[in-house]
Amino acid sequence: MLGAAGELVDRAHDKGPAPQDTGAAAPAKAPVRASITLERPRRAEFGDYSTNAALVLAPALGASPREVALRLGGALQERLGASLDRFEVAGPGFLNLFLSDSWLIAALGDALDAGELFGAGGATPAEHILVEFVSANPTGPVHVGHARNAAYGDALSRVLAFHGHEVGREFYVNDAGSQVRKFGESIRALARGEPVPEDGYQGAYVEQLANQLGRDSTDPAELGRAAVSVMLGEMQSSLVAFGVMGFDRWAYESSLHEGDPSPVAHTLALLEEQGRTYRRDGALWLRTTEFGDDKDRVLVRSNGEHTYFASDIAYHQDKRERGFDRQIDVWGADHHGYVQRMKAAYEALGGDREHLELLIMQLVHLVRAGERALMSKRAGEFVTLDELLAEIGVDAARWYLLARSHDTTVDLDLDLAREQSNENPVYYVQYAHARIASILAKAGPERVAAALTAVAGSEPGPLHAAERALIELLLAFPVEVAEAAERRAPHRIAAYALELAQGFTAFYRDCRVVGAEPESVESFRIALCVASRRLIARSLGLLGVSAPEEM
RNA sequence: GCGCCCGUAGCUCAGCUGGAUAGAGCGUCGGUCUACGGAACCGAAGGUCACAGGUUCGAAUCCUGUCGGGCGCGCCA
Repeated sequence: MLGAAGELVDRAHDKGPAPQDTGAAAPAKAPVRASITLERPRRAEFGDYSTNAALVLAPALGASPREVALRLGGALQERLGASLDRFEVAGPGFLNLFLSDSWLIAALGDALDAGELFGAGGATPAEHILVEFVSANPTGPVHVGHARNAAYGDALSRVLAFHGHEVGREFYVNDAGSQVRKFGESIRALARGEPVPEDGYQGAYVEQLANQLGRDSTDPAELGRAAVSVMLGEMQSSLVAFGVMGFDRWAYESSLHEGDPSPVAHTLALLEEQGRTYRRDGALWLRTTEFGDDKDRVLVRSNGEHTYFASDIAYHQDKRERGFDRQIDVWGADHHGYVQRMKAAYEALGGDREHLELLIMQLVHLVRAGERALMSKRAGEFVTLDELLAEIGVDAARWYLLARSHDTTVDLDLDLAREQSNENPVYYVQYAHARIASILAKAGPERVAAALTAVAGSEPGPLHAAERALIELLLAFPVEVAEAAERRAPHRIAAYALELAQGFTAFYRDCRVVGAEPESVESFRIALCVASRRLIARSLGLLGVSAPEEM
């Protein structure tokens, strides 16, 4: 049906005035087409689906919106026949469609037939996408800021993959540069009972490292490397505990400096060949200003050392050479000033800047006693991922961090989170899942299997309003996934999951499943349970949240 | 000073590639009540969508400005 309506909208539009032969008129079509929507209205009286097509097309067709809506509705009625119960023209010219029960039942049957693949795929074009996320400095534990990044990057990867993209997942390890030495110096100082150097690293974990490694070596660089290795192991286990699906690769910054030519040397050579670099004050610069940056950036310092930027460019070039059409980097808010230069460098290397998406995660603010508290790494003051998990558990933590858009600063009050974790909506969703599992168990596997084969062509009689509402919610799933994927917005899946759980609960309240008479009704409702259960589980799965059978 | 993000109900946040009476969870108040799982359900109170202009048939949504908050502006990583 939706396809039919979409086609009609297209056709109606094509019937409009022929595009003028001016260069300016031709591209006007796209925005018009894009502004036509087919949506599920909030209010039942506005129908099962509603479109603003007539409002958008009226000016081009030279008729009033209501008149256009009437014509469009008539055409749809003719085409859809009994599937469309009726249509109404409302307000300024909305076309509201009321679908028949038989159409909804058939659509549910199709959804069930699609099985676990319902809502999967559909990405056009399907791309080879690399998602780089977390990439926390290995000089400290994973804190809640990283946790948000991890949850987001992980969920986004799952959503993109489900939508049909081929997704690679990487963690970039900053294991080169002065910070590692500084890390080593801090550890050595603590091991010797000396004060930690200025802007060094502090905190209980550093002392622990000092106890663990301090006697092995006196070389700060070596000590730093050993400590990084320990930290990486801990990060990895924290992330695994948090349900972050494995990374396909841990990309080491240090490895970008190895080999002949090293990836960094290779990339610098490319940039030089393109004439994008120059020497000044003894340093090698990249003309990022040619690609929209505020000022040019140093690649090789006058002392001969590469900047972090040089490594990062080489890393992105490496990813491109490995065949990814698109790169998504999930960065912390403190990196937003870095976006322009990275995009500039990417373009300087011949990449399309639109294919490099640098997504900025806004901060997680810690709140104590109603006041914002700062997370200072230097002072070793932060809530770690491990602590968060110990307080509220994986599912509540993931939900808390994923239910919000990535570009909103979120407040995290640990005390409040702990107190309210039992009220976390994630449990409501999980409860609905467990309840369905229980209902289906009561019906028994044979009964469920029989019910599923009976859906197509079944006539359970007039549908209850709650059944209709639930079916429409289930049918919306593919669109929700597509939106979440295209807008890089996994939080929409959380909103959908909650809505679905509420829709199911309303159905459960109003419609008896096991024991419903006649048998065709019971069958249909069992099938509805199966579909609901699958999609709740799928939605939770995309968020990396468990879908328990019982709780 | 410049740049990016944000400002929606008491709290935490959706909605923001423009649509019809702005939503959810929590909290508050009042009900339902032994259910195929009550971690439930129903109802109510609660909003000048920071403010001011502009574009539009229509603006929480787009544009400009102001105010407020956050984060950045290194030959650091």
